[in-house]
Amino acid sequence: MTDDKKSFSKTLNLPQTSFAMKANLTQREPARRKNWDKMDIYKKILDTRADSPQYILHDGPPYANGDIHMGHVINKVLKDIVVKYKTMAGFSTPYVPGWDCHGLPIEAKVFTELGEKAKTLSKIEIRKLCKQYASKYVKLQTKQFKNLGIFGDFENPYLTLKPQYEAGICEVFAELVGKGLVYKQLKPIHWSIGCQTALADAELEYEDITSPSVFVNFPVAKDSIAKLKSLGLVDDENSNVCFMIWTTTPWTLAANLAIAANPDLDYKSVTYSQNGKKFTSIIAQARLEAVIAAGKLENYTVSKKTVKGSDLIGLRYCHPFIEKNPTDNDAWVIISANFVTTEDGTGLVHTAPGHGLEDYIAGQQNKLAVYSPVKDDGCYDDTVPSWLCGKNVLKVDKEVNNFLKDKGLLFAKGQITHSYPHCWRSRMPVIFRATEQWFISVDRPMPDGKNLRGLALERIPKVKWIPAWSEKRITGMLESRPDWCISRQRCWGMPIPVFYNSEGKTLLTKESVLAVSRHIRQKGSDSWFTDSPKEILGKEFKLPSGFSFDDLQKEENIFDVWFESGCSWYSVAKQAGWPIPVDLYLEGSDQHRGWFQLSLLQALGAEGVEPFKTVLTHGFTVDAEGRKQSKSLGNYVNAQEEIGKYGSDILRLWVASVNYQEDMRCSDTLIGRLQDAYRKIRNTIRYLLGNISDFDPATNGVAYDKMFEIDRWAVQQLQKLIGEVTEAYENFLFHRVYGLIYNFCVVEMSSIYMDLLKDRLYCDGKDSASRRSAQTAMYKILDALTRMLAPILAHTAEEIYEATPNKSERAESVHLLAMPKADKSIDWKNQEPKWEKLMKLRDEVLKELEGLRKNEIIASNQEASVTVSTDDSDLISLVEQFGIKNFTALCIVSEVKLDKQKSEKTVSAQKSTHKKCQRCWNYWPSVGKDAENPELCVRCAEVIKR
RNA sequence: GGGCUCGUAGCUCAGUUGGUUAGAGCGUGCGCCUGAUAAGCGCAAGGUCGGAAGUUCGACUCUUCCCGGGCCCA
Repeated sequence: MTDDKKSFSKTLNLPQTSFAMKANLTQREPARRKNWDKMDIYKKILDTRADSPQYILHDGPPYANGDIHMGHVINKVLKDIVVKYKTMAGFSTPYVPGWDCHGLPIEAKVFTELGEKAKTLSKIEIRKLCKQYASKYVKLQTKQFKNLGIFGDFENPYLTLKPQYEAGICEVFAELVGKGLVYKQLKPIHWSIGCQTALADAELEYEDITSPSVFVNFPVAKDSIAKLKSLGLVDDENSNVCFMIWTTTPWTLAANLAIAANPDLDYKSVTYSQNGKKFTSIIAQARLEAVIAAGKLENYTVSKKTVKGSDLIGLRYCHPFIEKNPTDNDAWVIISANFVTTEDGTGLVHTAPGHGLEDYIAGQQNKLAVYSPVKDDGCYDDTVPSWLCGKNVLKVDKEVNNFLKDKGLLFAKGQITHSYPHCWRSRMPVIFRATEQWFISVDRPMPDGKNLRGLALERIPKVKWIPAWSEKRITGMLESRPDWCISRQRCWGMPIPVFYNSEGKTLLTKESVLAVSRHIRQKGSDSWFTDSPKEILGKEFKLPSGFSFDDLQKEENIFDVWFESGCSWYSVAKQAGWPIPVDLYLEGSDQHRGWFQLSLLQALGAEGVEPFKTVLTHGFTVDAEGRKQSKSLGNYVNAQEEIGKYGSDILRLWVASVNYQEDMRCSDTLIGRLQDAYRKIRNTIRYLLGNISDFDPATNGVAYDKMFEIDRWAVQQLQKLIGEVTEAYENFLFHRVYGLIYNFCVVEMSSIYMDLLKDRLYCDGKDSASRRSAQTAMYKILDALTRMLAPILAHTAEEIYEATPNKSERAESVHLLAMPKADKSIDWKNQEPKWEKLMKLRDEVLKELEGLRKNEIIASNQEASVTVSTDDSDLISLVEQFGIKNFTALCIVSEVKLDKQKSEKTVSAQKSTHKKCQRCWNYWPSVGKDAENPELCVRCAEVIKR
């Protein structure tokens, strides 16, 4: 018997393919990439698309530091899917990757590596080391990105440290200068004591810290006590009359210049005894309860009289520990400010214009000085009382509190835990400190009368934001953003091209900046540090009156790195000749504050046009429980390890499978699960490949209307799939693409079509019409699947394409092909209801068979004989039109009988009474009818006779 | 604390303008096949749609509040 089996199995057309079942991605992918490199796939693709319309995805530059992580993987793979899809959709899609090379993280790293030695090196020497450091990581990340199967111009990436890029920065800056948007001002900014520099918003990280929470009494000046008395808030002159403030930063009290009250709030006084002294403190009525609780007061009286904050404006007080006003302007007065609320504190706000943004604004309105007695290193200068002089402000809170306590002015003290900005590099809490900084104004009118903020808000709706809420987000951010502080007190970056003369006059005009730009374009930004102003500006440059080359000092500040990357639309896109706006920016949602917003501001300021047509944002990876990933929590997924373990296509498939618009849960297990999906897709393809090995669509193909009904169904399903996949790709819904293709492989192909096809493919004649019909459908499906998968499974699709015999379209790479288009002449929609009914009936049959199997009446479906009983004439005619034989094949059973008499619909099954054909294993009535081959069915007998 | 946002089976996703017992695939369990074989097929069990209240004849879908995430900010 065994021998017979073997001999018949040789007469079958079993699948044959070189396409291995086992993927072996980690071994196979590198070879494939090498091949791509060898044929210079990126250039080849662009060459073949030379005459096509362009689609520009402009890359946002990652920071040239460290190994790539899952965030990079998501971002770059998404971009690559877009680029590969758009290429196959018929566009010319240049992709120039870039890197952000300047900035504090690299400089800080270099300083750490140098240790003490750093102090002995010149700026130019430090910059050289920084450049080496950045270049090293550009190289490393290039390799890691390419390992993901990403195509792009990795030979000529854009780097923010390249002279032509730097020149672009200058040119954009020149435009902004020309429009009057650039100014220098003493202003409180986030200052990192650890790094001794100003920080951009994007360089801050918020962490929870515990701060002191103190209520301090500021003694009211004598004249003002009389005023308070007349207002009815004070009746005992022997009481210590005070304005009570609340603060979480006692160190800023040394810079106090005013107390702010809200003119519309109600204020009262509370009289009490503390440490044997009698006090009358003025506070907001709404805060009475909280303050009394904070001071644990038991005996106290609250004034009957209530006054408005506006009644307090102009009253004076004495600073609790400074005798003499340290500024040239007025100070120590109650000022009016609307931002004062009753959410916390006392309703009277300690105001230090040199150490807070709101304080600064209030100070400007009230002509207070910008007093900031803190040096770069975070220590007080010598304008403060001697007991504070030279001390680090982050360490004196306790001392200040004790001092106040000794003077009896510390009403209450507690602790508060709140999130507070920290320097992203030094991890130290930042302070607000007034320094001279350069700003881009978002509110000053440009020559056309509009301001940047207004213009941006006007243009935002012109951009397509995906997802839609992204527009709301950036709008909200722009509405509330302050002027942009663009200067940094470091050396690794593009110098701000400004000169000063010895009188302190500033040389900054559009022309002067453009002159510098010309020099930088030739010699790079290092030349700012090595060359003289005359060399930099050029001998020919006409200095404005009052300036001479001999008396020019170069600005020492450099640009915020965000200013540099925000110029990429100009330094990269425009200089490459791409039209602005480009088609797409695609980054994480944090870039609403970063790159998206700052690119928008610069492009609008310099060019008057937004830099992008569409902005697509993705979320962040979180761990399996949905929590933030961090190295310290140990829930961090190492991208390099994952790639090494599973291969790039698994990572790519994972990226495609998740909805990137939300947080993406990510863990080794979660990524590992994609292997199962990958295998299913791979095996589906492998089956298709194996069964078309002897098929050439050009000579063996069957016309659609001549195909078998079931094959037409498969082709119809394919048209539906192509339509839906195309729509999903067009809308950047890659997880839909994945889901559609995967489900198609699992359900339509593996479970239904490929299973029922086995009989025809294996057992019918090699060149029979039935087999060729099936192969025609399979070939179409294989071809379309390969193309639709190519943007996602970049490597595997190539492998499939390579293994495809008798290709209808020969190309050097699958990535040079076009996306499949749905055949509009095939109307799958009208056919769908019919098929749904048939498939439902099939389900009922299968369920019935399961019962037989449980009772061990049958093992395989082929042993079963099915009877469908119904008087439903629609169903009867549906099955009869489809053909009982076809329906039998659809269920892979021995036979199906229709019993049209019964009124109640039932499906019954029993073991077939027929004999089993030893070749095709079907229990068919014709088994034994052929005299020469009594163990075979007639079909098989005829096939083996040929 | 504020802005934006998310929360449907163990996992990844569907759920049209609110309308009958909330779907799919995977995974799991149980079985079958051994001519896709470190494959293939079938059946089954899994969800009070984050929670509570409200609007409505009717809410996974609308409103409010709460809980828990994420990004950005103060």
